[in-house]
Amino acid sequence: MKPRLLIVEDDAALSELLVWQFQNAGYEVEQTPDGDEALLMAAEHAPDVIILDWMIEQVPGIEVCRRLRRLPETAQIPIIMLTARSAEEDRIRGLETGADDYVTKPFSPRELVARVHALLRRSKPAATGQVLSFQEVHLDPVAHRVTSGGQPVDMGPTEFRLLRYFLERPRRVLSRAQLIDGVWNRDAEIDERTVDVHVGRLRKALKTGLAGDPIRTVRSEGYSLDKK
Amino acid sequence: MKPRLLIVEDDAALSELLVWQFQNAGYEVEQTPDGDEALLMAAEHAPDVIILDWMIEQVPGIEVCRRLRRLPETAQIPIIMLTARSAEEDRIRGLETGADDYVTKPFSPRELVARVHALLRRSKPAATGQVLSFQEVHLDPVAHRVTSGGQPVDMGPTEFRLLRYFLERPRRVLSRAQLIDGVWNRDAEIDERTVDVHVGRLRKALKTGLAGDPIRTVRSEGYSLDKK
DNA sequence: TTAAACTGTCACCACTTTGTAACATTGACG
DNA sequence: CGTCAATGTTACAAAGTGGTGACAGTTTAA
Repeated sequence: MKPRLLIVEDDAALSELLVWQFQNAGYEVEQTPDGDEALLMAAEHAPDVIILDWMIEQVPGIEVCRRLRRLPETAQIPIIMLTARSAEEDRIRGLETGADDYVTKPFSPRELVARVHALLRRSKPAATGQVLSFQEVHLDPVAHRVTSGGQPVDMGPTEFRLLRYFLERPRRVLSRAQLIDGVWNRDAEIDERTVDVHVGRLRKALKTGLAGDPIRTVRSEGYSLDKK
Repeated sequence: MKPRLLIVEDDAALSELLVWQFQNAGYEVEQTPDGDEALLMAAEHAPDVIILDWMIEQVPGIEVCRRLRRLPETAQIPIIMLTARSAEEDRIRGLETGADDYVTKPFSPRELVARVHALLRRSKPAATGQVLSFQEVHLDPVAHRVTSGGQPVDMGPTEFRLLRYFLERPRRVLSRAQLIDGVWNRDAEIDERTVDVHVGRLRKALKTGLAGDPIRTVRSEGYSLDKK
């Protein structure tokens, strides 16, 4: 999904240039020259980053920044301030007010894109850790979630551990003994046939929104996570 | 708790100035002139922000940056690059490599402090008194207030700390042991089931003016602040 | 000092998950 | 085709797990 950007800038020429630049860079861009409207748009559409001119019609940009920070809906959105002023005092004031970055005119559009990019990288993916995937099956160990073909999937704890074990060793045939060893507690005394039942349950769970069966039975050997 | 900072800079005079500045600003500061040592220190002590000179002895700072990004322990730590070069190409390269911000020498120490502060606000909101939010739930650590779906909400001190802990780690499954560790005093010997009771109380408190339950129970694992 | 609020446990209940067994189906092989 | 071992499937009792109200001891606020 494209990251969304809100540009608040009353210099029409500059605004247009920026819109063009960022659309080219793969962003979905909204823009307005008006501070109050910017507040509404930000609260409504929750952009991923806001680019805000220091001085726009009537309202100083810094005041817009302050208000954005006060609203819970917009308080988390990263803001880049844009300004002709380069006085140190102003820069510090901008940052302290809640701007995340501060770029002085004239600036290179490409650098601005790079800064937005850096900001986005920081604020977005904190949500989840690294995800284990195999084809259409994804398992997030941190959030403890599984999706199969895009659909969220429910399963018991044992099936979850089993799937994780498979995902960590895709395309390998795993014997029932190996699976018991890796998925159950060290000292669990489990009938090998029990593995069959849990594999069955895992299959049923993954079936949701998935064409084929991602688990292959290898007769008299075990199972493996594998395509057909 | 003081935010922790790691300064990697081989100009001794500048380094000392920075250390002094940041200690004055309430940071706990470590410093080293050496790139390899920086990697070790970062992995060991997990600072909240790293300030990194572009060119330090032997290893280019940008290479240190790249390596920091590769290590899972340090990949998430915000980095500010410090440089004498102001060529646009370099700035962009620095940002693309994984730096979060880029400051050109000569710079004002106060501005650098402000930039660090801005980064911190994003990565460690509680340290700067930012309002913590998740969906319709907002917690103001300074005013000690919580709103849920716009409604002000009452809760006990333990539930408040619990919610703050959740809000700082949204979408992660937190075990009862982790929660006890983070929400109660270090040496508290608390029955794990007690967590359930407090989660229950927190849920009841948040229910006010909220559609669904923002806390997800993950059977046999713990809880997480999450949708659905 | 007294009343109200908060805390940590417990017991009980509802519900889920688990391992096994019993039965059904499949596939390799003569 | 028939046989038999391996695997799939279903049912179920037992164990596990979490939600919740009650409660006694403690802390906090008035």
